[in-house]
Amino acid sequence: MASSRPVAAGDQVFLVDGSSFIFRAYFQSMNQDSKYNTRISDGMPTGAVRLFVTKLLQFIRDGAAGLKPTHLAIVLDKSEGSFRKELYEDYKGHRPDPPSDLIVQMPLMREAIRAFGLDPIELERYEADDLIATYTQEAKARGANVLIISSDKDLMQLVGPLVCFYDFESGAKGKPGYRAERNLDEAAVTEKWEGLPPEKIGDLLALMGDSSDNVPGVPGIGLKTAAQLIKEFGDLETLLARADEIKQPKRRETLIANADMARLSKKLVTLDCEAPLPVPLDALPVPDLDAKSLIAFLKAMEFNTITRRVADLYEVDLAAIEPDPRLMPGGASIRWERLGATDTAAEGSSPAAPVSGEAGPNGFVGTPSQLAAQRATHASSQGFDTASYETIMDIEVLKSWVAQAREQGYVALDTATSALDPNLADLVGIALALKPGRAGYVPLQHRGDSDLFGGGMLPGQIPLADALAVLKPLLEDPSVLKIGQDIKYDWVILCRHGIEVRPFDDTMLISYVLDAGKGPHGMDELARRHLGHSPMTWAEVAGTGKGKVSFERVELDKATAYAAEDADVTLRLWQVLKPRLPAEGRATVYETLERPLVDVIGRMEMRGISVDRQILSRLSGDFAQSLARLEDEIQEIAGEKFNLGSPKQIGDILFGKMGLPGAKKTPSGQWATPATLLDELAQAGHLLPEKILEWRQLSKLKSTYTDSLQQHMHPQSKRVHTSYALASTTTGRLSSSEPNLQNIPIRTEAGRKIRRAFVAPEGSKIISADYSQIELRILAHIADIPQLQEAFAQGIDIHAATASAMFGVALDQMNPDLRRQAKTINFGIIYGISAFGLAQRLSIPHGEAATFIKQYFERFPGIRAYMDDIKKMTRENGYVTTLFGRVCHYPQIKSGNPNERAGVERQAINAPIQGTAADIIRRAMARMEGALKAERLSAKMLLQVHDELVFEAPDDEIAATLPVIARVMTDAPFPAVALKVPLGVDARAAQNWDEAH
DNA sequence: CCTATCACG
DNA sequence: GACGTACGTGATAGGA
Repeated sequence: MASSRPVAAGDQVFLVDGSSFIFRAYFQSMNQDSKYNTRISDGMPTGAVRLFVTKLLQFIRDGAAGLKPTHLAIVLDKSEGSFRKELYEDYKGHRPDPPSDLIVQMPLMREAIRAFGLDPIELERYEADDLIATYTQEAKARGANVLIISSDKDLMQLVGPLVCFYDFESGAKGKPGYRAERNLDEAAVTEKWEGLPPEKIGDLLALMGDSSDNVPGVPGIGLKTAAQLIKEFGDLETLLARADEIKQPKRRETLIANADMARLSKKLVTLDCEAPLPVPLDALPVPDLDAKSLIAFLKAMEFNTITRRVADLYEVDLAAIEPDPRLMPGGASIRWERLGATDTAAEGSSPAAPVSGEAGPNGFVGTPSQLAAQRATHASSQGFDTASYETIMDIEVLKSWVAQAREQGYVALDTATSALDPNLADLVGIALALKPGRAGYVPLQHRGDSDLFGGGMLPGQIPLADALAVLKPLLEDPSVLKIGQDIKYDWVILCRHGIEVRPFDDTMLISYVLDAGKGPHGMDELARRHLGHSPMTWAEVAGTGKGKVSFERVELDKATAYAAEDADVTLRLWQVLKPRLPAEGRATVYETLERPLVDVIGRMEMRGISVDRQILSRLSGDFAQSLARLEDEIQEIAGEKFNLGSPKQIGDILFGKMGLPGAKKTPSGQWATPATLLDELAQAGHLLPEKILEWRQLSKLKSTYTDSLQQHMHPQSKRVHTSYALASTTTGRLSSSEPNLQNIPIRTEAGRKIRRAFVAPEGSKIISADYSQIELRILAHIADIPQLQEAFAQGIDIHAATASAMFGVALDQMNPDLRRQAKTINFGIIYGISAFGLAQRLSIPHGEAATFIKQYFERFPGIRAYMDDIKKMTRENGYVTTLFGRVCHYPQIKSGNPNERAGVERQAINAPIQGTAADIIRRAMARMEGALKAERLSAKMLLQVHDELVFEAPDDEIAATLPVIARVMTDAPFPAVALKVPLGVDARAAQNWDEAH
């Protein structure tokens, strides 16, 4: 930088602590959508650079804290050999290396600074703090104002009449731990440090230490004590000299014993104001921004939005500026290669478990020619061009598409339907894609929009039956792979037309296996992530609000553009994703835990479960009566009418009007009225909360279950058909919706009445089979806890056994309360326990809960080791795996927010346990049909509730069926995994679900 | 559309 | 020393 302008009184010098600035940018980037964090064309991490540049541009143009800089320095730390390290070996010694994806961005940060016409300022042996201190002194001496921009509290020492401190934004808006930017003057700094002025901060830090830099300080002395001592004695030296005057004996002794440590700490935290400056202060004027060099940089980084903004701001022609060639993908100044694929197969080369009794059509993986075709077409994939999509109205043309699909051995497909529920929807058309960009749509049941003709079928479409007759051989051809996105939907639709699609691949499930935890697996999201393309949205096709039409009314060209594109996108996604399965060692997970479930669950959804409408409507009536009665009573007690469904109004009455204790606000500032709190109030003898609780319970049961379930009964089958999502959880569990049949009440008597409405038809029974304590068994295996393994092996009550080990009470002397506490602790461990949470749940003091946890860890040391291993693995790899090799990614582990990180750690601790249980029941489901068929049993699987399977079976087969089901479930882990604990399964049959459970 | 609450494992 | 506090879901109602 050539320019120079002397700093004088009234000037404004900005001194930016570049390292902390960059770290903040990095951690903030980890909180944002990951699609902003890598350069599209080569995957290089650039998220931190993007935020850094954005913020720097803002500083230069708009200033900060209402001030605009005349001079600006971005000061960095040289990586090695600070003089402090020579003083104290452990200085910053415990700091982990910066994350690797930040390290690769550091050279780009320096490039970014230069692109703004600035020079990064750094000096061997000195830290950024010392250079900032020295610049500050010099600027003060000239009478200029200084703004120090940093998050490092050491630098607050420099604040004074001319010098302010500016701590920029941290965390993400709306998330816990968010801090807005703030500007600290001398008064604010004094307030922050317990009333002591900035020049005393060094003494304070010398006493209290600084954990972030590993400055030792004096043990047992924190901010409060340090401040009190300095106030009393004036400064550190005086304090140490007169330490024998301190009244508290313990404190006196530690201070005397650690006086040298305090003096050393003082040296470490004291800033060197006489560092040799690599660039003189006068050489730091804010340069005139050279938009061309900045844009060349931004273009190379592919920051399109910022690039356009800069071009607008500085009125330059974007097209005239080339991206900086040194920084472009593969450029001379870039050290970045895509990370190589690693094989992390859990089951290794051992043969996968046979998945269904027979080899099955879905043993298909892809012939060599298919895979070759896949690679070849991928290399030549072209852009999305709606114009080249074909509307297929001629059966001969359809036949030629079918022939080509058979020829190449694979085809992507997407069915277009009239509704979202595959059990209700009509087939409206089918889209096929053969190659990227080559896709067609076969309209089958589109209707005209003219009401005059009753919206009859549009002319010219291939008759449904004719088209299906041509398609069926293709869709059932074992040598042609059918590729779909969420293909269970298409499978069910086509199954209802007598076509059993096989074999198939599902891009959604492939994505789920590879990237669970990285984001949703819907087509739009995957297209954006992997193809950089946003497909046409449903709203664009069907419209919104009043003008919304169902797909059968969409014009054919629009329908073609939409449906053919979906098939095209699906094919391209398959080309990107499928090769990653073997490359990343996840093929076995996909083949044993995902693909086999598609048709198994498809059949469960089609079967539905029989529900007795009479029982439900009678219950609805009963609940309505009780609710009305309660409403009256509550109004009587409260003395006014109000909406019982509104927590806000309940809070106003209980805490505002009646002044009951325990009032708390939710994060959004409303009254919090959770059941636990109302229950406490009820226990204390208050009638109103008790009545409200009762009202809430019944109201929930009525609206969510007895009313809603009736709405969900299928008009023809008269049964309830849920929909299972195979790829919606991070851990591998299924989820159920519309209606959710995985949360049917069971814990209360009123709730259980609802379960009784789930019945078996005349002549058959409901069978419920559930794993007993499966997650605790998995914990006992994974964390390798001999006592728990032993207890399971002997069939001892596991919570009692835990209580016995922890509290030293013999099993035959066990009291129910100790057992209950042990049970809570057992679950707490699975979920990543905290003393606070345990204390709250057991209503015991915090300290007591902490002791329990400590005891648990001492009795079962494997738990500690397991938790530490998981945390380490998550930090190092960003993911954890189940026993069967399913991956759960936790990118948020790198969050800058310690609370959020702790939350992610708890998730990561739970995931292998919950996920392994999910894998096991998936394996059981995949094998169940084959096993029943082999025994000539006609039981049908209807529902899955995480650790439970529900069946319907003829009365005369029950006795033979129960042991088969139990055996398949018990043996599900074999042969892939040999658990060190037996799995227990309880299976029972009855006329309804409540009695079977 | 978001928040609070509550049903399940 | 503060901060927030057990994991995974989906449905409903109120309120902006």
